[in-house]
Amino acid sequence: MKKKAIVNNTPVCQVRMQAISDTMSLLSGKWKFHILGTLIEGCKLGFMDLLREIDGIGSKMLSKELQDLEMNHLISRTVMDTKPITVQYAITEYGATLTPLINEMAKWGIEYRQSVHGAK
Amino acid sequence: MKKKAIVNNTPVCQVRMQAISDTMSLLSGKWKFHILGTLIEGCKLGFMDLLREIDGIGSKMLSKELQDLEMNHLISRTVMDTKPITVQYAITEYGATLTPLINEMAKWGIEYRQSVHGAK
DNA sequence: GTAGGTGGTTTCCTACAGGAAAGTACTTCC
DNA sequence: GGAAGTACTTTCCTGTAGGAAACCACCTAC
Repeated sequence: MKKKAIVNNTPVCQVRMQAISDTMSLLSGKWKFHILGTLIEGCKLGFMDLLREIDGIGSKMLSKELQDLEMNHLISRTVMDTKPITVQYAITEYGATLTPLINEMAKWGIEYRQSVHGAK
Repeated sequence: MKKKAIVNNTPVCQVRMQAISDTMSLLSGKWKFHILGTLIEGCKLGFMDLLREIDGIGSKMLSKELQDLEMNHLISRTVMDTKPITVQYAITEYGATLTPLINEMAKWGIEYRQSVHGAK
């Protein structure tokens, strides 16, 4: 009947784990980081711009992912009153708070590449 | 025939995007961050410990994810010569370099929760 | 011998992610 | 009138992620 002490059910841990799950579920899927990264670099872009920028994505995926991101207030969608109607997607102030996370991720990925190619 | 300038095909961008894809593919799936987070907190843990710590995971998933992480040198697997044979999983030095990334992610998730509950 | 603990693997199943291609609607250019 | 561009949506299909449950092997305590 002796049960090992559970190390991980302290409140601080539960909150951290929950927070990571939240973040991951908002950014789940193959394309969200690409879209956000592109919008952070490019500022304002149209649907077709994104379709061309992001290598390999299809219109269905792009449409769905943009809706997801807009729903979570990470990007904004603005219909422009131009001759052939255009839509501009841009990162929101809130979405921009992801920049350090994206930078960390890019930095780690670059270092990983180097260590695999160099040390292995 | 006029084509809009592509903003995203500068070498630095391509490398960043590739790096993000690399990182995401190593950490893909529902459980990798949970496992890494738990091992960073708990130091050395056995299979059954992890099964109990990580709420909801099944033995198949845990086994598979541990193999993935070990293959990428993010965790170590040590068979202990104890009475009933036990295995210890621990984070490697290399896996520990993910700590800032995991911290960023947890931090962002916590802030997201607060902003949704508070401001909305 | 049998119940219970360790550390898994294997089988089977389902749901969702994601891709290709076509369709919709509206506009402008020629 | 028709091609071409913008911005999507819809349909159809496939592959894989991931869960439940059973099974294997080995050891110890009773």
